[in-house]
Amino acid sequence: MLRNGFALFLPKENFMFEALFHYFEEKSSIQLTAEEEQQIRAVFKPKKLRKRHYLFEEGDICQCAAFIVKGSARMFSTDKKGHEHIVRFGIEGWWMGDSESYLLGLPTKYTVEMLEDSDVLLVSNDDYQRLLSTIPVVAEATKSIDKQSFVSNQNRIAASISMTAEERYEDLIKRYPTFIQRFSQNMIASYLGISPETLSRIRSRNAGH
Amino acid sequence: MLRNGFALFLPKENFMFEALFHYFEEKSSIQLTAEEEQQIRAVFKPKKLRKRHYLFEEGDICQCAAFIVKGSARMFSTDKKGHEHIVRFGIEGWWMGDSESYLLGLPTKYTVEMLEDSDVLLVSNDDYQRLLSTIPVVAEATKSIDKQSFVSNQNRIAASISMTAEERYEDLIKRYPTFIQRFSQNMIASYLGISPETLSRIRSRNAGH
DNA sequence: CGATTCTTTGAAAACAGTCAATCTGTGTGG
DNA sequence: CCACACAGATTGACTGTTTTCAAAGAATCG
Repeated sequence: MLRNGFALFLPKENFMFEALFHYFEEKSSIQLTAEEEQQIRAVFKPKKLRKRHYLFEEGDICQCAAFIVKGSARMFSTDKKGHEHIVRFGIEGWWMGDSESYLLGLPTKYTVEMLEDSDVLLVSNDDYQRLLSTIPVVAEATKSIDKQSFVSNQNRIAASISMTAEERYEDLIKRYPTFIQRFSQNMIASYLGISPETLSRIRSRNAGH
Repeated sequence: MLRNGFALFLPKENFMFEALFHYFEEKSSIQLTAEEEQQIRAVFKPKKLRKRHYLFEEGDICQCAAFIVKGSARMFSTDKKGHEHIVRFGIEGWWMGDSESYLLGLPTKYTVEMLEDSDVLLVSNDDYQRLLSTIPVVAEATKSIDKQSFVSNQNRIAASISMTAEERYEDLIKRYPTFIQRFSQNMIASYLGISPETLSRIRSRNAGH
């Protein structure tokens, strides 16, 4: 059962769209019509990105957001001393982009690097705004995503001022257990705002429990 | 020039609503109609809160958000050791509330304490959702507020993992210069996630420049 | 297998936290 | 108007934690 004629010519990309449709329907609890699916296909551009490649780089003005169908990425800033600090990770079913840059038209302070060979769907901010105002599923899903990300940002801020490095690490394990298997300790340390050595010592200290 | 008949009977509260209308119009760049103003008046409840009084307390399930017309507040969490950590401040034209609690119906982890005698306008989440779907000005203003708060949360997270205490303090002075005059150093330190002594030493170190 | 990257460990230095004492400014009541 | 109390800010000495630098030990990949 194919959802439309294009699938005959683009079987691989079709599988990517299916992931996106499923995502929108799950987040909104509403079904997409064939017509709506077509509108979405028209604006999302499938792209394969190899490990270590950049989605965008510090200084770019981001016009696009990327939906990760497969793979993972890190978004980081680089300070004056050249040290990188991971602001957030992205995995399947997550979005990567810098809203500050594409909402305000400013050059981004961040770089997004793929951590595995990945499949993403790119969409421009303008196109997404149009979908949002015409497709209720997209509007609902977006509301739900915005809520979630607001809450998780709020919690991350609270964690950063009220918890020790050790507590933040425990908290991360609880919230995102897959991160620990999937990302190197260097990356986890960078995400927590501590040095890799400190993270290593926290882990060995807590090995007994 | 009075905007409607109620003003004759509620001169003080009217002034509070004027502040709210002005705020919505400024954030959305659209004018409110008399009809819309009436709908807004119907759901926002003016309230005076004295210094040191609580808007809500840890454990409450927040049904309301508060728009600050005059005064200021701090929102803080209390850790296991009984130490308070300020998550955010509120001043005139800002909102106070815990979205996590009122969006998800969970008891809040935060307490909001007024730092001065204050005038606020309370609105329930349900009422606000209704305004949002019927009044374009409110919808636009809310979008713009959400954007801004998303960006500022993002920046705060980046600051907390990539900057030293000293840099975070400099950053705060740049972003919110009024905070330094308005809030005690104990509070600023709590907001930055450092001890009051450390903040005092940072300040004296930097007094030369 | 060699090369590279990631992790662990050690020791010293830098940094922030705690506790206690002092200093400053404010406002109150005598 | 002064004395006092109180809260906030500063300073010093000490403690504990984290960073840094360096080196050695795993793990991974071509």
